[in-house]
Amino acid sequence: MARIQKKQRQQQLVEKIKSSPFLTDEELARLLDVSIQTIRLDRLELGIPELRERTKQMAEDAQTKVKSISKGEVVGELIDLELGKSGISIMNITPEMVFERTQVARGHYVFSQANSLALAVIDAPAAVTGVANIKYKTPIRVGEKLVAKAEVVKQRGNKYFVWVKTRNDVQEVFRAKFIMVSLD
Amino acid sequence: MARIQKKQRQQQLVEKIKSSPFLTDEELARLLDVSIQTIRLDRLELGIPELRERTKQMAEDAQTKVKSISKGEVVGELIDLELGKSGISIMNITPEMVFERTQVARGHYVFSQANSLALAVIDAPAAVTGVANIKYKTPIRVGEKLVAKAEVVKQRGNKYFVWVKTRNDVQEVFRAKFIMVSLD
DNA sequence: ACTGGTTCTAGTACTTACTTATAAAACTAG
DNA sequence: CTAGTTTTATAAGTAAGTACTAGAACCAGT
Repeated sequence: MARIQKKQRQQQLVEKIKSSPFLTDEELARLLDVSIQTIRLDRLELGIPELRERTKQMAEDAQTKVKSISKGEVVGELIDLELGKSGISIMNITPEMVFERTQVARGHYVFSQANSLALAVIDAPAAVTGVANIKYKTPIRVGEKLVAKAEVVKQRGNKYFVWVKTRNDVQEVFRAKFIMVSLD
Repeated sequence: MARIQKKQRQQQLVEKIKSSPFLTDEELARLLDVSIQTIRLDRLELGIPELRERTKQMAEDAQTKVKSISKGEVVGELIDLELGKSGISIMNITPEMVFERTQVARGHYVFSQANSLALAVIDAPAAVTGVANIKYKTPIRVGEKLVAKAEVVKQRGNKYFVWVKTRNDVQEVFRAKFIMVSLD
């Protein structure tokens, strides 16, 4: 009986901490109706760190996450660039980028990769997107690696005409024509 | 002299904590070459909470942020929706959405708002973007509030033709035509 | 040169949320 | 009923503080 009790309690402990990670041992003890020492023993056995460590961990994780998002001036990884001519970028479709239900990538991620590549490839200090013509050819799934190739096909005044073609391993999945406008 | 010293030091303190928020008072004292008590006095004056509070705050913020991001199947806030007909969404341009240098919004955020609204408005269980025709009319700056209106103009088989027009307070800033394709 | 006010440093007592260790109590099972 | 497991209790120690008091340094003006 006691053996089951213990397993059950530890299970509950794990769940409680997962659902609300800011509980102290004292609060947990009250919730599970055991002594603080039991909680501490359980934490030790289960390898769950103390409240402060948990909190710190979460804060640190958050920091690195925020950084990697705000770093994203360019969506995707730029692997080749000839300013004013062409460029290539790679992006992996991660689980955050897809619709939960269908596991198909949201269109704007693919667009974002192409758009920021188009922006990177033109030789101008500051520019905005003016016009875009876009075609999605096939649905894109989680785990796929997209390679986008951009080419500057024409330049007239402050307008740059850029074509971007995106492939997965198998075929072309997306293509776009951008007109980028450089600012003064 | 001493008065300037103090102001300067407190300035430095604020910056140090901002850039690496996991410093203890002791470490800060060493870095700024004053006693721990001075650091504590400064923190008190500046209303900066202790390390543990800061850590906790960050962890809590992160929790709610993760939630609100994962909620974001729709970019922008959906404020009106008539399935199969029309929809309206609002999005505020925050500092994370603009280029640091020019303070102009990155095109893909505006696209994302329009694209996810187009997706929301069509009456289909699952769909992807097929084609998009996009025009950015003016640069968009930080702080602006964008109102996007979508309208389903035609439906043929599993293809939906959706027009989206986005305005700020003053004028139309963006317009797009989407062909959305519903999946079986 | 002395005095007064600001700024900085030092020291003590107390707090929270623990850890480590040791021991006793309670339960439970053969 | 006794041995083993599980739980609780007690004590001492830790990190990173708060709150408070008091003294030292400095510097500025008269």
